[in-house]
Amino acid sequence: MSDLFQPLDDDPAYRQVANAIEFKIVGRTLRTGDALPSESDLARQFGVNRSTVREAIRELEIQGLLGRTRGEKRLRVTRPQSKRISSGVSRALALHDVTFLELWEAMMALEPAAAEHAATRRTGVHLTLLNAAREQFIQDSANTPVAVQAVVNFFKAVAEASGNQVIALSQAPLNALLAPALLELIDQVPQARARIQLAQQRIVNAIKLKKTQLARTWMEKHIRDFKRGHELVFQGN
Amino acid sequence: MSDLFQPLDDDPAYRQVANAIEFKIVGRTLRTGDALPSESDLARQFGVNRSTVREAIRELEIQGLLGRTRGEKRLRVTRPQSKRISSGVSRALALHDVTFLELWEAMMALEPAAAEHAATRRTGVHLTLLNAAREQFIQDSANTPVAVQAVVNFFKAVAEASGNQVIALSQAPLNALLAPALLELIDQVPQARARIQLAQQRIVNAIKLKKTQLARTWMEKHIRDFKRGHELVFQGN
DNA sequence: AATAATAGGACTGTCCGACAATTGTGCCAC
DNA sequence: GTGGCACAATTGTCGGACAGTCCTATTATT
Repeated sequence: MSDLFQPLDDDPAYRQVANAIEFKIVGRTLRTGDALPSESDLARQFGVNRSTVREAIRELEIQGLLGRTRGEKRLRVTRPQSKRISSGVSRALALHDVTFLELWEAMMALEPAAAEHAATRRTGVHLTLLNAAREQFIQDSANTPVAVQAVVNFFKAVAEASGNQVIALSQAPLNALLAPALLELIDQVPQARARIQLAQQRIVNAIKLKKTQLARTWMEKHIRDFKRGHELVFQGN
Repeated sequence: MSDLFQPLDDDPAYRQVANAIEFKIVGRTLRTGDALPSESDLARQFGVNRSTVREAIRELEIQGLLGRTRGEKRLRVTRPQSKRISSGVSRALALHDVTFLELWEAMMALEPAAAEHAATRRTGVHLTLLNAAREQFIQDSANTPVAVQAVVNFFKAVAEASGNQVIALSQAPLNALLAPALLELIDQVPQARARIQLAQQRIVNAIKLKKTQLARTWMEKHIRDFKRGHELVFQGN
């Protein structure tokens, strides 16, 4: 079973300081927007050296719990932005050598759901963003990297339009993984550009008309297409 | 449109150092398991002070790119473990005040997919884990916190059995959010325990028999039940 | 009076040097 | 080869220091 004793964790001071501050933030004692005391002040309060405090706040800054707006000196409490979070997750996934199939299955689970909810909850702003991504793809489809970015932006826009932060945050890391795969696919499959363009149009239209099932279905077909394209690129494997 | 000039980013030294090291890790120049040079050595190489290096490696340590096994002094390159990643994401979500509905929709997207793939790819080990979680729930269903943990373990086991790291890593943060919601639900809905137990049994059975569609369906019903239970608890809203 | 310039004060980013505690290592005895 | 021991290397933490930048209140200017 389990050991009789837990290894006693004698965390270094910088970690304890970090935990203490994190506790206050998560417990909302320190609220979003509040400015953190100065480093020297914290050092005094915790009774540790300023260097130690700095290592601690570095942790929280990385996790997105603390941040500062450009050109501002003092740190304030912030809510982790999806961008910061998702980049960490996608890097983790990249380091774990995820396969295209794994990515595809995850997209197949999330994107149609996102599209469905987007069709229910999208606002005018969302439609604008969706169309912007779609038009970017049409405009720059010759420039492959830009086109890939446009596809990613499209998925991001759908996820945001879903009005569901959990889905959006779960979906975000997938985009970073999708980009490199798409880069090859889009160049090596002749019909890819036309199919993507058509799919996006159908999806946006369904979302616009609030046809939830249709949005889901078109999105499913769209994602399925990626797999077909990928198989074409790697035919024989 | 966009501004003519980007704000020039004059990243502080510790961030540049962190990026430089991260680059080597992601680019596999530094490979998993390799020991990092000592702090003093890094300071010399980068031409900065050791304190600066320390702030930099703190970043990477937090992100799970560096770590050390208990009682080891030197840092080594590690691959981010899902536990570390997911805790960050769930905290972010918690700070964003996600609603039960958002969580539920995300589960509704991910868990049935996980169950379906689990039915295809599960190994004997996975079945053992699934049954362990199931039995824990049966055994300790009177002890609410333990029961909740057992439910979480069950979902985790399904996600792992799916053989899809992306789905597993996307699903992990949801568990931390599910727990508190479940804590109330399980106590206030009389039939909750029996229904969860039955659902788990059906799901495990389908996974065991490799009935993919059945696994998905039972999981869907299982998740739907959570929503019904939640509505019972908050009836009137 | 309204606005612009300026002088301090407060902080952050970075550096230097230091020391105890702990871990890694090479050498020696057995 | 194994165990043990002394010594080197390394980390965690501390104190102090200083330049550059931001904030603020005061002073000078129109």
